[in-house]
Amino acid sequence: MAITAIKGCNDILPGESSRWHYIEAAARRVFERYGFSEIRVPVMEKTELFCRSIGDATDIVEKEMYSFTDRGGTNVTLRPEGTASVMRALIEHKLYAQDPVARLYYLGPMFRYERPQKGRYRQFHQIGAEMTGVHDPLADAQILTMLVGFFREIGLDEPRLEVNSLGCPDCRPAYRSTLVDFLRHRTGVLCDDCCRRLDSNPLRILDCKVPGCIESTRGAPSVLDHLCAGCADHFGHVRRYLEISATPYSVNCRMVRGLDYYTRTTFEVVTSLLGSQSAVAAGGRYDGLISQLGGPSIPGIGFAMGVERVALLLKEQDYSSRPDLFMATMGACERDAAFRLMNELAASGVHVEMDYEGKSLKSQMRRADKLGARFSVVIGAAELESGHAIFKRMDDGSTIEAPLSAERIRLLLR
RNA sequence: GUGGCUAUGGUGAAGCGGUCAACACUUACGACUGUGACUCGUACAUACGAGGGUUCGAAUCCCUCUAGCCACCCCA
Repeated sequence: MAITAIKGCNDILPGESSRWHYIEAAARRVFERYGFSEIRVPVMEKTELFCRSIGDATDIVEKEMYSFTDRGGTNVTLRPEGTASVMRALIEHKLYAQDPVARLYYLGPMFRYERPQKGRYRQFHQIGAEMTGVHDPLADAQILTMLVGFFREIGLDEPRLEVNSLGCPDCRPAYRSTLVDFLRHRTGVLCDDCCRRLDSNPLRILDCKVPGCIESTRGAPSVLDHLCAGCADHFGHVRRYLEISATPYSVNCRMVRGLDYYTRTTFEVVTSLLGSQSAVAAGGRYDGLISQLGGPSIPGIGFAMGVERVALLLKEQDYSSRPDLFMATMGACERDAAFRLMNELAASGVHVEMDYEGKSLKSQMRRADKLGARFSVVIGAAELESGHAIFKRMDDGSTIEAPLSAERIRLLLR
């Protein structure tokens, strides 16, 4: 039996990689337009980084990390998300000292030991962005408009933006106990999971999909009614900025986050087209994270999107480039000439194809058609002799005669 | 970690105990020894996820394992 890939780790084959390029290029374009720069961080970090940032009691840290001890005895982990590494780098290189406002984006593989299913894999890919150093809700709004801008850029309007505020360490505990008090009276109708969550993560009950739980939480107190003055004001401004920028959104006061470091604004870009994985992108504000990791007390906000999930939403169209010209050759001498021409053209930015193995003219033309070449040209003894050839436009069959020089061909193809 | 479903060639798939494992696509070559798309012809699974078993005989029945998918959990 031949060796196969590890469960949940996928190959991105040529037919699909063009779609990935399309997504990645759009993200870079949009993010840089908003002043963000790429940061590249290792895929491996000391395990402690994730325990301290994501939270010891979260599912990710408790049971989903790929952790091991390396040969030097260091406890390392394949990153399950990107924010922790980026913040670690920010602190380590004191990026905040050069510019109090850091705007960074990253992309690459993440690893989580989960049972694979639609839109969820063990090695998956995220594109994320982080902005640190700004308390003002304008930062939140900027991150959100950029995220929405990205989805517009790639031509997707189905995903909807949902926002919420989770409060801060000052007001969240109070809300949490208010919620628990409310739910205590209804433990009979809550599902088993939710009864368990009552202690571990009561906010999560609001997001349960079991009909009984949805019913029993109908009149539950909303976080938004229990925000402290500061958080309420902040959230109000975020909403105002979204309205000013004409960014469509809805408030979902039941949205919760799986990572511990979020404060105040949280958001998700959701879709109903991905089976049970509704979140295409998600993020929020993390004002305490940087100091928690040993850095200065500066705020931050960011998001990550799942590339696989975005790719799933994109139509099955082909994003790969089509050849500009296919050169069919009749013999060995002609192949020599075509080969020289092909390299000259490629060097000047033209996508040219030719046959490599002396196939029949018919096969060569079939291949030109299959590759979707815009033009084809047949090069034989007569063409070499005269230095001119007939170029055929493949979509309508029309022809045009032109000299066989890289310079002239480039003009013709333009 | 739990549950359900499925496993036939490069792909999508017929086949439901008995001649050489349909058909379609893809690929290769050809139908005028210099021109594609349509059409036509020819070729392409010592093989039915792996290993056992039942049977005169199994891709077809039984068992085990493995893998994939989807869902739960959780999440991007």
